[in-house]
Amino acid sequence: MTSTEPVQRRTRQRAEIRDAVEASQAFATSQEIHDRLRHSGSTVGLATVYRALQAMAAGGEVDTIRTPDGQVAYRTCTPGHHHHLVCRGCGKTVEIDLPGLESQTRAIAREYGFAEIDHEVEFFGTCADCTAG
Amino acid sequence: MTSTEPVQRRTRQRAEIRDAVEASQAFATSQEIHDRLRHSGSTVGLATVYRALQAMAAGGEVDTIRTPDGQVAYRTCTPGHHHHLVCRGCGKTVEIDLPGLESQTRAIAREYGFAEIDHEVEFFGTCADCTAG
DNA sequence: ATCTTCATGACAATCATTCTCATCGCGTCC
DNA sequence: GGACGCGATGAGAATGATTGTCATGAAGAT
Repeated sequence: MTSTEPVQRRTRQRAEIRDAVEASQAFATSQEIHDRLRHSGSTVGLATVYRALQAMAAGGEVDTIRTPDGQVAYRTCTPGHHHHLVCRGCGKTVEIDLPGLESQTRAIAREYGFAEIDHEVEFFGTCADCTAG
Repeated sequence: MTSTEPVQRRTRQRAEIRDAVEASQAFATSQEIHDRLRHSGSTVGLATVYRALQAMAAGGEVDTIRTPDGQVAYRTCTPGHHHHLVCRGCGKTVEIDLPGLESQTRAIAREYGFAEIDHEVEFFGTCADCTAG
């Protein structure tokens, strides 16, 4: 496993972006992160935010989901495999575990002769606060 | 429950679109359906295909998924709740059942105080044919 | 300090999807 | 068998997220 990946340089921008994602409890899109950074005085470019978040996602540093309307959103999560329960109102996210799903997935793969199965499992709901408000 | 929905008219275009979706075993995007129809001599407009498929999806006549690269794809499926195992290569789709997932979902909702939970659960893999080829 | 190379930022380009609007043609009522 | 009202259509423009381009900047190694 000779990593041919070029080294990721540490830049001011990436640090700012990383901080911004970590500061959020909810999933945020590249555009949202960019907005926040700009509003707090940063000069990062939008393309840079897109590139950095993609790189971080590829490196497993952040999780990604696709919002119901199709946008990609990022969030710093707990390491290890898990799924998400996301509030449609405020975006608040809870990490959840789905015991049994992995083995069911493997069984299904075997049954139908599919290989390299990947799953996309997310839950969207309305949290107590948003239901009340 | 006074249905305020306007009546859906039967038009040549909708019939063509419906036939095209039904003819496909795989999920297909609006653009793909439009291409097929054009190639077989139809004159339907792209916007019409988008509108018709959306309406059919809203009416529960077809299932939709979001492909890994973000496009929306449609397919005529078996009635009743189920999930999909889609081949990344040829798009071949198998409908699968996930016993236990619904009750797990309800339990999770209760635990975290979320309401109106919706789930997005799809599997992507490579089918035997595509692995071989 | 220098040099190599990846990173950045402004902006253009893509691409899926939606909107606009003039026109068409279902479904219906006479 | 018309005439009519209104949803449906189609062409093209508009939108909006994401990606590409390219000249310049600045990490990290020497």
